[in-house]
Amino acid sequence: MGTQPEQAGRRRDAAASQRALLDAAAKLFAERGFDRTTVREIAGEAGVNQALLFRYFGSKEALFEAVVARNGREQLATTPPERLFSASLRSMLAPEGPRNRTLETYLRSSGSDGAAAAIRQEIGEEYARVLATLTDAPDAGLRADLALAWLMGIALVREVAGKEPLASADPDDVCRLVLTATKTLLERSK
Amino acid sequence: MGTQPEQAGRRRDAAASQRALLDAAAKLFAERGFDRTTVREIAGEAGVNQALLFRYFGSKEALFEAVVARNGREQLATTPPERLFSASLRSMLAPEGPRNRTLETYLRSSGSDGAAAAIRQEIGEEYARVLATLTDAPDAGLRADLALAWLMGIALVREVAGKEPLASADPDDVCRLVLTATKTLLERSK
DNA sequence: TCCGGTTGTAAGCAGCTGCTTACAACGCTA
DNA sequence: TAGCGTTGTAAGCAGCTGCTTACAACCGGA
Repeated sequence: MGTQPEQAGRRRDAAASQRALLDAAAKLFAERGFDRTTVREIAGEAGVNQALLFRYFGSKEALFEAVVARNGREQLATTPPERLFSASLRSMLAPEGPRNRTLETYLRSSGSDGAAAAIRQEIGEEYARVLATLTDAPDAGLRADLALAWLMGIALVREVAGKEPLASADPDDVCRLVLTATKTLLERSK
Repeated sequence: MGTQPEQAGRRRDAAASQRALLDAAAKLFAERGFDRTTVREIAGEAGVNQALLFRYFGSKEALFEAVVARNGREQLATTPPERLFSASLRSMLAPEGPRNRTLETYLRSSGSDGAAAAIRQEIGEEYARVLATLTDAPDAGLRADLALAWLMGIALVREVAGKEPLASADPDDVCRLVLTATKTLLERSK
């Protein structure tokens, strides 16, 4: 160790602590779900005292909301509707890189209630609303829900259950099969 | 109260206590998932002292295994393969009656690990193995996984998330849409 | 009637949970 | 440099968790 104060540059940096907590929480919630992640684990992963978690976010549930709010709407906001389904599918299947783990978080926390459940529902609504614009069938809402359900189911079987052969299947193969099958579901009568 | 010993017929009935525990656990695990269900709740719902839960089943996790083992393979064993997909779908969509809540239990407990995860995986394998017999495509296993994923996704969106319009959609409509779409997925080249 | 194993019960244990509090270290401003 | 709000920290609280233990009630067979 040098003579410098141990962490060059930033000590006493509230914004950095909040970011570290959000990042750590996002990772752990995606891996373990809401219930099985403890505030002590989050603070430990963030390298931050756990009391700060409550100072900055108020409660574990509020932190969960903040995480989902930050990451959840990202893809939704940056992807044009006609590509949302395949983009979500591909992002979910991507073997590496900063894939969006919102669905995983959603799934692993599906037992939780309270505010966490509310925000989960809200994001689901937004996804479905966008997907529903892809077809002009009279039951567009139902069709969108079914498409969303398939996305979530694939995420569940692949990421949470880790079931083979789906878990290590080629993303291209999965996309081809799914997109072919959903042609009858999400299409315009042109 | 009469002069009778409070519960006419059966006191000191180990088999009945075990059955009551299994029934109560099946209900609560399906409603709340493994983590959010406590042994005290199970014993309370069963009208049984919680120490008996450990005497008869050893641990909360072993009880979970017993529940899934009892209910999980029921439908699998009694349904011919070519009807398994639509039967599971319909059983899941059935608005009332003794529908099979295995998928719900599975979903709400998807954060759990250990032995619970192992038995979950095992049942998933069995479902997929049966579904894979429905097509002669070379990637039958992958196709079966995708079909299973859709089943689970629909259960998730409908039962756990309670998302409309899917949650209260007509089972016939759902079946029609899903079975049409999966035609390309599970078919024989005849 | 007495015995011995089975069934049911109350109480409690250690460990973990989310959350709070009291306080020290810091660094900006006057 | 003195004051003061912000940031970081250690310790602890009450409540709940899965699980155990010690013991009373019961009942069939001797």
